[in-house]
Amino acid sequence: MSLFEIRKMSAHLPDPAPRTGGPGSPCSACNVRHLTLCAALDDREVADMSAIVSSVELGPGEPLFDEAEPAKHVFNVTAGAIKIYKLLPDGRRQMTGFLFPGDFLGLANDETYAYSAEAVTFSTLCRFPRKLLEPLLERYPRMERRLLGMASHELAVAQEQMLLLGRKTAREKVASFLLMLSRRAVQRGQKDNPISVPMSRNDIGDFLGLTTETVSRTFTQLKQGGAIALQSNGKVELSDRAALEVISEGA
Amino acid sequence: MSLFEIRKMSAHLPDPAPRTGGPGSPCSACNVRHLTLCAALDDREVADMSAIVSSVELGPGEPLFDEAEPAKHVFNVTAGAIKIYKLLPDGRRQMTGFLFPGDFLGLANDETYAYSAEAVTFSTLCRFPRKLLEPLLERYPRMERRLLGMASHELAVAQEQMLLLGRKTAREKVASFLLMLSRRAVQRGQKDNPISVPMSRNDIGDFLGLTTETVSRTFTQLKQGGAIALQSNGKVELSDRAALEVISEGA
DNA sequence: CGGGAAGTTGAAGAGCGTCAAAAGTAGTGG
DNA sequence: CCACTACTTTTGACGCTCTTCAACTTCCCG
Repeated sequence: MSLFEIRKMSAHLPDPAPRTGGPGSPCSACNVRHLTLCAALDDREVADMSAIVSSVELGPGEPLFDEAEPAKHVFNVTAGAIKIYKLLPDGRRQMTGFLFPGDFLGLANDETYAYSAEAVTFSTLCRFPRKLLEPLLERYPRMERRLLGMASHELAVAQEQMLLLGRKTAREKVASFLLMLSRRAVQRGQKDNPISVPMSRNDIGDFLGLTTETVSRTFTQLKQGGAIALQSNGKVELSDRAALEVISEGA
Repeated sequence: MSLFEIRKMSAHLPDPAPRTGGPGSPCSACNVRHLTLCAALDDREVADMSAIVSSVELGPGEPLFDEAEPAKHVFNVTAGAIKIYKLLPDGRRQMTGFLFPGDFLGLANDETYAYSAEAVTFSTLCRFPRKLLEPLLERYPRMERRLLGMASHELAVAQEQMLLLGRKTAREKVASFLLMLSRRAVQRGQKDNPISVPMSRNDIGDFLGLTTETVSRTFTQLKQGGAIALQSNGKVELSDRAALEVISEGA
């Protein structure tokens, strides 16, 4: 039983390009290997993984799977950005996470996905059939142990997000969000300052429990306060990180 | 690395009374064993657990541990109710869960607890030193596997709670909360209808991202609508479960 | 360049929070 | 057994933050 949606530190190679799981060397060239599930494996063991893995590419907005659909695969993000979310019957949406290279997804406590997943930007992922991966987990306890660590980390992140959703103001939420993106960029080996914010205002709103308009107004407000500066192509400069830190914790 | 806060199905024996982890039979008499970590173990293996377990009793409001404190132990609730929460510097509080018999807690991705834990009612727990438990996990992969399943379940629950916190109205939140308590009571072998609500309005508010007053008003409103009835001693009757279901999903 | 989506800004309104006080409940001791 | 206190819950009045609805602007991508 059971695999997850996970996030963890990542590499800093600019270009991913994963190959399909053929006979050659799919995983051995993986540039985010050291941060994901496979970090627990040696080269011989990675070969076992190669045998069952295949590659998926998604354009912006393309769905990966839907909530309640049979959970046949688990995935590892190798490039791009993925959003995962849950919906209410009337269409209200809550993002439960944004996933970047090195992150793991495909939770299936029962036999169906607990959320929907969709590409934010052009993305590539590697895909494992659950039925084939589970025996490997049994064979390599280190891998299962790693999964447990990743799940543990995910739980802590989820609790932090609950604190944000339940108790922070719009201003605090947006500041926290920007700092989180910055920290995660560093984990992936990117610069911490002009950060890339590839998702739309609407997506951000659905992640923070706000509307598009409130997110936009709050960006404007932070900009006018000198805490951030909006660059072109969706980049944001954290002009005053200390101020953001203070705001995010309840100034 | 890594242990968790977990919840899972439970027994229905009315009286817990766990003994301290002495030489006798501490765990063999455990009445929530089949729903927790130890469900994966046979009698001989449980004996190994007995050797390292001890018992904790807490009165209402007594703390178990605080956020950021070194995570020396993991715990299993055997009786009562525990609340876990995170705080902002100015005192705002977000409950991240209510734990009942059979639930597991003691997350430690790094070496400190990610949240604080405190008794709601008089409670008993069994306590394992992490340093001693981890070798056991290594020895009994079934146990680690079970932990992974429990963590997976916890992640799904956390995501459902994010949807509630970010996108539901006060009315929907309270209806969802009551239904959740009812479902979990059934898992523990209790009746589904007059449910016990041992926590204060303030605690409920901090769980749902609302104030005490709003929770109270919403209870009154649901009562006047005929969906629930408030009994004495903190029991709530779900008079119209179907109506609550509809409300909880966005009527 | 032009058209459609995404983002920004404005004005008005609703839902929930805040402040305050009354009513209920529990525990304590005379 | 009742009185006294302290806390929790409920109810009321008001205000503020965020949402809603709408128009305008900017950014892309063909």
